[in-house]
Amino acid sequence: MDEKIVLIDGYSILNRAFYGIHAGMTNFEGLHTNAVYGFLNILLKILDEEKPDYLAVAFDVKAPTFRHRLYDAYKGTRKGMPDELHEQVPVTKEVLRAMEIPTVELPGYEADDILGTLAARCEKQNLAVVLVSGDRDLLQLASQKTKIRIPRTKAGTTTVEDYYDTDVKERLGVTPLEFIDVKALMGDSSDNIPGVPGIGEKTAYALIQTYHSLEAVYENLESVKPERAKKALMGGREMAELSKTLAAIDRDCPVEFSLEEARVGALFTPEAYEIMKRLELKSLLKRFEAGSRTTNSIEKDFLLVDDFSGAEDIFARAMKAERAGLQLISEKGEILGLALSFGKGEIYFIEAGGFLTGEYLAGRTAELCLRGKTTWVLDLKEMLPFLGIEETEGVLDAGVAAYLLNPLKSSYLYDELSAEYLGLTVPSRNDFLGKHSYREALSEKKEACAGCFCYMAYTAFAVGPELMDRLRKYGMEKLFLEIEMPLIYSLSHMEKEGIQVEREALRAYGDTLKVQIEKLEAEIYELSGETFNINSPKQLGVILFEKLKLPYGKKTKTGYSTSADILEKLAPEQPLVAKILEYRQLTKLKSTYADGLAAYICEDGRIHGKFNQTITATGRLSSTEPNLQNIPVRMALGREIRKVFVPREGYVFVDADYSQIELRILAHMSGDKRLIEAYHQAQDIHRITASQVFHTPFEEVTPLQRRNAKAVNFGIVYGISAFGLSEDLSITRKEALDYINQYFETYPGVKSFLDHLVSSAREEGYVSTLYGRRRPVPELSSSNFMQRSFGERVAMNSPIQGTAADIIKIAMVGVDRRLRREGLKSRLILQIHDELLVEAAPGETEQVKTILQEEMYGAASLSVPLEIDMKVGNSWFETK
DNA sequence: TTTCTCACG
DNA sequence: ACGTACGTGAGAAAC
Repeated sequence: MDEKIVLIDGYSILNRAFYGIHAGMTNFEGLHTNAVYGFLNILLKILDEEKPDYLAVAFDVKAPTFRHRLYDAYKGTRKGMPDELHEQVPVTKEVLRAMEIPTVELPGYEADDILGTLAARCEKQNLAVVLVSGDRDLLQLASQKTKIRIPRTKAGTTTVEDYYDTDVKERLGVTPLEFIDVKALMGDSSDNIPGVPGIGEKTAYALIQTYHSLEAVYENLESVKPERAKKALMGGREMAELSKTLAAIDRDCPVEFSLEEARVGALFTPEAYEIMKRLELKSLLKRFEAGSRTTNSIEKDFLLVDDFSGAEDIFARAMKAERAGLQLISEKGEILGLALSFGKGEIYFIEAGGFLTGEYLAGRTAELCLRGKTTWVLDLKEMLPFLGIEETEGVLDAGVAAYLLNPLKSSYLYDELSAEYLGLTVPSRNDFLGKHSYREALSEKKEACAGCFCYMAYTAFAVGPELMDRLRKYGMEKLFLEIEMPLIYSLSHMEKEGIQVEREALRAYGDTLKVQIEKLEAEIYELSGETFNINSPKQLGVILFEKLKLPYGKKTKTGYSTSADILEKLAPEQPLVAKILEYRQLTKLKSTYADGLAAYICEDGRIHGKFNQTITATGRLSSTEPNLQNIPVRMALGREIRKVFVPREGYVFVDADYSQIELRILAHMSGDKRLIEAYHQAQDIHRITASQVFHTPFEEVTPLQRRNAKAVNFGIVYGISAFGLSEDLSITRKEALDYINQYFETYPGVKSFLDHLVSSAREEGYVSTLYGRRRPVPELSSSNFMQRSFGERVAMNSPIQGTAADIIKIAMVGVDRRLRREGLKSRLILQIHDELLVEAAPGETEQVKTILQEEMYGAASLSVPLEIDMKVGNSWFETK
């Protein structure tokens, strides 16, 4: 068996990786890492598949090549590299150095030439050659012994296209050498190789397939067809010959290369491991850890406890600790143990079992929490159902604290907290337990389990002061201690309370839908002349836009868009489309709401959804399992479903929502005199906006003017763009821009406020709410127009949306506390961003209304009043 | 697992 | 030229 060498085109793979799926990823120091990460993923994949004996990476040098001397406009492979990519080049080389993989460079030549030359030399020495590159230029080098591999990332996974010479011939219809001539004819816009003007891809391939070389094409120019191509070729001969020189890879450049140095060695060295840690490339750490298998010294102090007296002793000492970290470990409502730490040498997992019952552990945990000292936990809301404690000073949630410090993370697990705030890389839950449940893992791999849980305890214990320091430094201590921490208890109460849902009525609603859906289904098949899966956008697209040749509005990545806004434009004239829209609506209601919600009704006849506090980028809550924040209300048929959400026997719902809270916040935060005054005057905010922006007396504002003003108001809150507004109102961008300009002329304070948000976000890297909540906006420093524009809109929207979130959180805590402290039986049960739903006990309605009014109104003191709309009803339908 | 679509504020 | 309004979660289909 011949030995094998893998040669990689460094920049082209970096480029591929940079523009791939991980755009924007950075480590904690703000260093962009997505390209390095993608590069290493591809490298590892190739190594796994090829198992080469030799390995090297070629890079271009920033110097003119012979191609630049031949042709001024030549761009080559290093054109316009964005800063975020550029900064990753030295890092990548550092990793390669640490892995003892040689990099090869040669001034005056491109990586392609180096690869071509090395491939030629290696072939001579009877090595099998594998060339890895992101672009197809290298295909001219394919041979029997040289395989070209082109990685492509689609749908998150990287697949590699492989080409030997026969594959090139098969798939492109030309040989590798002929490929050069094709390129000479058609040119290459990315390298700025000119080609022959007037000859495109199709013609170029056809010509070379017929004549096999550029020279032959010109020798037989007379017989070339079509006439258009002949004409083009006549005028472009010089260009074609120049292009061929530019496109041809130099296979004999004077590059120095030692095969022995390229021999694959350890690769996963301790140095490389350290770099992975620094870059926070977590998913790669495991691969690299082989080279530096050092367990953290902390692990030697981990102790698994399963005897009663041992546990008692630990609890006794923990009660005296100034600071403890803990997490009650539970699964499916059952306590499996307690992770507890109160010092570097005091790290325990106390397993439930025998005399150490769940209740006992929960009781002791509650005592610890109430001991009057500091207790950090990883997830308090998860623990509260077992603890039976009320709001307790000194009990602090590390996950929520970390969320405030950076709300953009997707999770706040102990290993991430440890890496970010302690600089300590520890194995994750997945590393310890894989996909096993806690219960399974406890019986099958107890050691790993104890390790995982002890890390939780220690992390909770150790990150606390660090989190608190940073919160203080960033001015978020109050936000954390006075809003977010108390809110945990309110959310826990809401989850425990749940909301009653009439199972039978819900089933009946679903049955009605089913009948209607089946009827529609038949009609749709009838009208379209065949049966197909109406739920499949792909199949539906084929029916509508190919079979029926309806005009398609836009395309998605994978095909025609069949979204409602497209179909609605076709519906008036197409009964089929109208029926499909109706079908969509009905199936949505059935699957997500009728059937979906039914699955969550518990034995107590109530749905206990979760309210998540650490998900959104802006500070809002989110609702899952099920989502109770997106129950239909806009359409009549969907709204019906709210009839099944009912209060307990004898109780009523009191529903209160803030009226236009975001616009009021905008008025306050911008300080725009005219807007503030306007909101003091009128109830109808959109109408007064219309009146002022369109210079029309308030009483004479037309419905259309009001509608337009409303859209502009929404646009302002979303981070205005002419494009977005024009889409929303189906007007031209010019018209939309006119509206926006008129708005800003009317309210110059808003304009300067929004401008200031963007510029300060650019300078500081984050925006803040009225209460100090922060959101980093890394997109603003992107070199990508799209991402940067997104960053600008985020900078405008987040302070507004986030302040609204702050205010309703304050109100929630206030309402929840007062209902309890005033001894009422009424309970807060839902929050829907600007709305609170209370289930009011018999005889308490008036008091509940007062509490809601006072707490919601008093939650913030802005320069415009906070208006609250309130309604009482016997179902969630009636309160709308 | 990702993409599309659609429900809400 | 680029190709979007801000923030979410869930179900079904496609990969």
